[in-house]
Amino acid sequence: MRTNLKRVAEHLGISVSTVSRVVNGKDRVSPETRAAVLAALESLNYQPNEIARSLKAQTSKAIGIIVPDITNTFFASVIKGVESTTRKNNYSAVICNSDGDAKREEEYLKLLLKKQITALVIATVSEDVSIFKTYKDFGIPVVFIDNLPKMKTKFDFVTIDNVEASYRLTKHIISLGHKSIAAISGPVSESTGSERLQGFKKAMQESGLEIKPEYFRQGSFQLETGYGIAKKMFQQQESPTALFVANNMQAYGALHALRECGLRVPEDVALVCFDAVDKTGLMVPEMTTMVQPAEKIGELAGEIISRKLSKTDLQIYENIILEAELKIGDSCGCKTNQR
Amino acid sequence: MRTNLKRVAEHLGISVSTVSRVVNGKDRVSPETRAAVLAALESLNYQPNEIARSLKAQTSKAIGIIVPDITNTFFASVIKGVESTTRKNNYSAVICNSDGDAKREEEYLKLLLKKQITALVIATVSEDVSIFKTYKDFGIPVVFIDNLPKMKTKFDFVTIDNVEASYRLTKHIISLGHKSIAAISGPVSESTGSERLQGFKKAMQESGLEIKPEYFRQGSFQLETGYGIAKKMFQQQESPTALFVANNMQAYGALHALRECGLRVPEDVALVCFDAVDKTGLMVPEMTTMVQPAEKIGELAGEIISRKLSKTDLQIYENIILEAELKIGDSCGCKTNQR
DNA sequence: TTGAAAGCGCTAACAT
DNA sequence: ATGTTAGCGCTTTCAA
Repeated sequence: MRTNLKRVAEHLGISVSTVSRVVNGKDRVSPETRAAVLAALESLNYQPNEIARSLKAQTSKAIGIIVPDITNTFFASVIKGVESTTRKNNYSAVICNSDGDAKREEEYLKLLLKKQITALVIATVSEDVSIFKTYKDFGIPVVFIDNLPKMKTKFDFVTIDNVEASYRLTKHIISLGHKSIAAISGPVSESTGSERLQGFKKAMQESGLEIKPEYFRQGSFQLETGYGIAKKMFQQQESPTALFVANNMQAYGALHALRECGLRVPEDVALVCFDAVDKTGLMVPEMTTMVQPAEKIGELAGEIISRKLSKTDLQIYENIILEAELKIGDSCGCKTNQR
Repeated sequence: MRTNLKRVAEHLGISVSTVSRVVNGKDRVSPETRAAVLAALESLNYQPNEIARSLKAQTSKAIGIIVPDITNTFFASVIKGVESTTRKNNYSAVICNSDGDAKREEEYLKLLLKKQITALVIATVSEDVSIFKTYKDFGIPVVFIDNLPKMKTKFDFVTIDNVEASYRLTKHIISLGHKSIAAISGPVSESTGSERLQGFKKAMQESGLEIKPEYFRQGSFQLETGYGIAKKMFQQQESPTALFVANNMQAYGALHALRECGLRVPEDVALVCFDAVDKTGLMVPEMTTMVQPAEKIGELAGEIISRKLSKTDLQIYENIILEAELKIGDSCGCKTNQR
């Protein structure tokens, strides 16, 4: 049986309010009473009901986090970062897997709204931003990470400059002398997808390189998609000498496809992508990849939330754009052969 | 501003209870009233306050999940499994990272208790089981996964037979002809640690093989630990020909150490471990590893919870022991050289 | 210093 | 079919 304030009060023959004051460490309680209450609290194993507190306080001390895939190391790290900053304030993290599906994301957005979460961190995959207006109306801070929403109004976010990062990554392959460069892009409905594509195109254009239609495909940010696209693309007689891939999962899939086509990376095809960080350090080839500082992104998102919650003015928006790091591995071939 | 039942009711000039009935799809409401209410709900953008509902219902529709490390693919997959089964019932998942630290685990256990979670899934790293008694007293189902608690009383769990799995894994190396086998064990304070060690010992003993003290070390289930232990162990003149490692992270670290010692896997040292599943399929060497069906474990834990919550008798415990799969990779050397 | 009481938003038993 | 009301556990204002 759960002990509540009333039971403790009855047990001691005093009022609930006095017990509440002790529980919350307020003054206006005599030392003797306090001692007695503290003892009773202990012996009855009292645990404050946070739900009741939340109802009273009109906030739940819970941070919602929605990501496309918790098993993707990038998102797992982001979550870890958010959690590590918010746990200090006794916030709990409610994690949701949207599976990259806008409909499921929306379901979760509604659910979290009802659950009265205090704030939200989200890597959105949806093109419909209407529900974020509701969050705003309800005074719930939302911090966007990774993917940004197609919103006209201002909003908080922590991300990288995807166009620049993608441009830099593409320039890197071009600098290695590649002329025939293929690309697997993410969904352009997602900002990371479209911006990375944009950066890629910009770099290609600037170098006077052509993007051949048969060497360009778009698809979901998943391993299977990367595999499928690469398989078709590289079964053709003539192959491009380099492949740009918009995220980690697609790249892993693409690599398998390349191998199945008898192509070596980087000897036959140079490969670069985003966020292919390998904690284990055992992946071969080590990927040349543009890296978002995942845990840092999570931590900063958590900090933004803390600040917003302590401020009265929710209308001040923080836009943090972190530097992405170009991690040179073996997949691009620049370590081995200088063309 | 948030709309509540009262505001909707006032807006329509009817009572809260009628509005509540419509919201909950109950009968005893005339079609006309229902239609009017539905329209108002929509136009006022009403979202039921789940906190209030939870207080009333004395349960929060939230499942707590505590794991040592969310970025470990094994736990990430477990979480995914739990989430996928529980989301169907509109439960949300509150995720906590204990970081393998018993103190932090306990903090979270207390926090979740106060948050009135409906049920808990946990991979415990603590030796103190007293708080689980509180959960029991409060009628909150707890399903243990991976690591089991040192409890005298019955409890629900989904796991594998670690002794057997470890025995089988060890037998596999022995069958390859190795005589000098080293081991890196997890903390024996954790059941996975002690049971895997037990299985290892049993297999060694049965084959009349000696476990040399200098070839045996214990440590935390982390990459750095595996690295540190292996580094010392293999710097010695004479090296064992095989290494048994109790989990994935330790194994990744150990592999790096071996390489730094100029030892090749599997040629110089055969390596086997637990849960080194590589979604990307790019890890080299592909690990020979005993695999817990992570996502399945999560799903089953979710199902146990569903059953417990629909049953009146919480005292019926489900103990699910799944089959671990021996995944043969390259790290043990059996594919290449038959000794 | 302590207590009584209102109220957070909701549901449900009971009354009409 | 609809409304009134109590109460979930808590905090806090106000009164004593």
